Amino acid sequence: MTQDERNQLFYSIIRCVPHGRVATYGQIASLAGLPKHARHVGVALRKLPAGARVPWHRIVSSRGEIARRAANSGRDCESEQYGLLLDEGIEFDDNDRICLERYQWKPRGEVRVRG
DNA sequence: AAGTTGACGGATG
DNA sequence: TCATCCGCCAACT
Repeated sequence: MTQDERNQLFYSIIRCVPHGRVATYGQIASLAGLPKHARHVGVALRKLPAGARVPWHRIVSSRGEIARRAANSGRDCESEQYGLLLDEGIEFDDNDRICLERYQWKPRGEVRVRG
């Protein structure tokens, strides 16, 4: 499996995360059949071309925090992700964290891949 | 070829 | 709950 194939796999799963819900890096990796590859989900998102139809902002850490290092990829993703999630009706607590119990995506049945 | 790095995660104190 | 420390693994140096 090439790096690009792996990235596409992650992207196709991330595209399944519905509006108003979030998923964690580790969750996406597991759904892809690649547990313990949470970091590579981040790698894939870092390489995501601007304008791709992938809801990258719905991916948060296992603690419900949004990524800060995303600023490395050129633009200020931290505030951008924050705003996009707010637009979807997702609320943050006083520590800028998302309540995963409430907003984490729980896929029903098989996740359709390569759609 | 070997060491470093990273949009991470879980265990531990 | 927060801080730290490891485990992880492929891309990059």
